[in-house]
Amino acid sequence: MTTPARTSPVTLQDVAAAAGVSLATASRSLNGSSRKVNEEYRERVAAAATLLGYTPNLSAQAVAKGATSTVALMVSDIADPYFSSIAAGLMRAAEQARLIVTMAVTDRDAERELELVRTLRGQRPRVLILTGSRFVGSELEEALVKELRAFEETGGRVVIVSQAGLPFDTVVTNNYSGAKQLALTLVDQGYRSFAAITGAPDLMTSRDRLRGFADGLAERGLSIPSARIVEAGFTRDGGSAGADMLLDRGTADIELVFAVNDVMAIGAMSRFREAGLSIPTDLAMAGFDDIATARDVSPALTTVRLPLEAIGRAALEQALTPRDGERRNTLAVDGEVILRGSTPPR
Amino acid sequence: MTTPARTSPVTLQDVAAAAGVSLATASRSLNGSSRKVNEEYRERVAAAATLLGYTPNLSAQAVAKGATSTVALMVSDIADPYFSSIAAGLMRAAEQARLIVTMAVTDRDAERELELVRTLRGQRPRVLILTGSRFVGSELEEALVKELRAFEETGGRVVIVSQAGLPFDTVVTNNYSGAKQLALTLVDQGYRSFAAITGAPDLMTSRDRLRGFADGLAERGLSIPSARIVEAGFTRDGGSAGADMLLDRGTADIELVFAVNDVMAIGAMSRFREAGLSIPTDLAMAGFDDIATARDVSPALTTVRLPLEAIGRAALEQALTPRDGERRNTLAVDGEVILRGSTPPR
DNA sequence: CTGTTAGCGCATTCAT
DNA sequence: ATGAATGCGCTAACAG
Repeated sequence: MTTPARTSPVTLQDVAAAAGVSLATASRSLNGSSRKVNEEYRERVAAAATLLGYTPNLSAQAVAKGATSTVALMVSDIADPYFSSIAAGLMRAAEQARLIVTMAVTDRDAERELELVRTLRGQRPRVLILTGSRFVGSELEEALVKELRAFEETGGRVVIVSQAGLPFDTVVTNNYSGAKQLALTLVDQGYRSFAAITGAPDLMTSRDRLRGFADGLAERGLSIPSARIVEAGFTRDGGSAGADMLLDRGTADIELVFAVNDVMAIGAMSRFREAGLSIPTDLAMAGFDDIATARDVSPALTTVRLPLEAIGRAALEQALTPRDGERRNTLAVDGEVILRGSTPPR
Repeated sequence: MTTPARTSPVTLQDVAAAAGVSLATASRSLNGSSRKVNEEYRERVAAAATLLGYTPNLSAQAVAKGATSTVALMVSDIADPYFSSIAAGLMRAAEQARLIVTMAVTDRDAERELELVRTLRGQRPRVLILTGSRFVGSELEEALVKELRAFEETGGRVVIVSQAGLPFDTVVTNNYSGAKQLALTLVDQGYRSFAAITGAPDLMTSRDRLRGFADGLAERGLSIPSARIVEAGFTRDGGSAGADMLLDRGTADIELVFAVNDVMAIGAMSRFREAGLSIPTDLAMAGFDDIATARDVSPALTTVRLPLEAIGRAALEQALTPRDGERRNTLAVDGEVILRGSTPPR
């Protein structure tokens, strides 16, 4: 068990020595601001740097400058297309801003989320972005807010994505109005009898969407019988489980099932199909989010399109916009109803 | 445009002062190794730390220790379920190892990839993980290898995921044998006439899968006419474009289309369907990877299952395993053929 | 414009 | 076991 040869990393000092200049000149030449360095020195330093394969030690730069160039991103689950799309948009924006992204997964666990914020704060990121709907009324929320406040007070920026109500800059989606619009559109399509698969009742996103949908129906004098509203996990398997419950209670009188997000809708579709039902003939389906898969299932899924990548981008942009005093910014992005094969006119 | 109140972060110094102990004691007590500190001091320091809301400055720790606790991950596209699943597994493993993950997206651009490696090296991560098949014979490959070598020589670990042939620790999937097995199985199902949608010819993964599939057919005395092998992007839209080409050339004699990955297969299915073809009646389809969506499209997609999350986990585990001299480790994981509705017996 | 010097926050010697 | 002092790699005054 030999140890491979191991050199220590090339430092700025090494570069300076090789170029025959001082540390400061090397620093200014390589990483410092605009040209305040003699062209000849510049070249010599640059040459030495590439020759030696120098890479600035970001940690050292961070301590010296008292600021990093990283943005920390927390998501519920990166394998979920909702989050991975937001992350993709965010990372693209981060790249343009020459920011490095560090990412952590909360697994939808409030406790873990708090812990992660603490850890990530240690990075002294410029920006901390939390995405994923949190649970309303969690006792841990207070601690979380306190932690985030402390982070802000030391010059950090925090942005909350897709959860309103927290005292920070926010990017939210208009879940209520999107779902309402969806309901209205579906009624226009001729649907009259509905069921819904929702997430946990304390999940804000889920609640808003259900409420919006119900209110949309109400505007047309319709409603969802409470026996036809089932709760399940906010995931694909949750959707499948929700479909199961509906199946148990009988789906004969249901024309359309609204799932509060696309992954749930897709899980439900699979389950319904397994049970021998045909979509949309026996049952129409609608979701929310417009993840990429929504157009690839068949029939393609009617949903409310959210510009996921744009949301990620917007979150970072908001974080990079100078704050105006104590003012909190809220960006609300609208969804757009996309009618597809899963809800043919009826 | 006022500036919000802004405190500077709490330092170890502050904690030490508040606890009435020296910097060294505070350091040992909070972050140092085992218990070499008086219990009373320990408590006082801990109390002061939580009271002040102290978070160790990771950058400072990194410069002082000369080592970080981060792992850098590079993926082609985080919105692609293939990568996001690997990332999910990796991040879970990283969490257990108390490692922070920083992530960057190459967008399948070799130049950008090289640039990113340089940037990320600046972080001095413990581990650098590259995932996403690279192009064979790229001129930039030499530079990339050199950069990665230099990183290793300074004590870093590099792991390449899903590309063989690079002189580093590697986690690969047995693309060739998986595809071959798939072909064999499909012939057993009664299929005789095939077409294929592949990625760019210099994309190793794509090549291996096509070769494996063709060799599998050859073992049964079959082959894919070259006119029925189309090249397209390695993405969902690429699959759709590939389907288009096939449609142009006529699909009447084709029984089954093999796409070299699931996202392409799914894109192709959508396109075929738009063109009025019915899957699997008019055309059967098979993919590769077994992304989550594969079982949710309908008909569900026959494919070769790759344990994506496990691969991510394995990559980190490999990186954390002490190296034995100059020896390179290669872990090859097998795929498993999953027959589903898109390829009924015929 | 350049070089010298003093920190940045922390871990870790070295004495005590 | 504890504290004082040194240094990690780098930037930012500070002088020249």
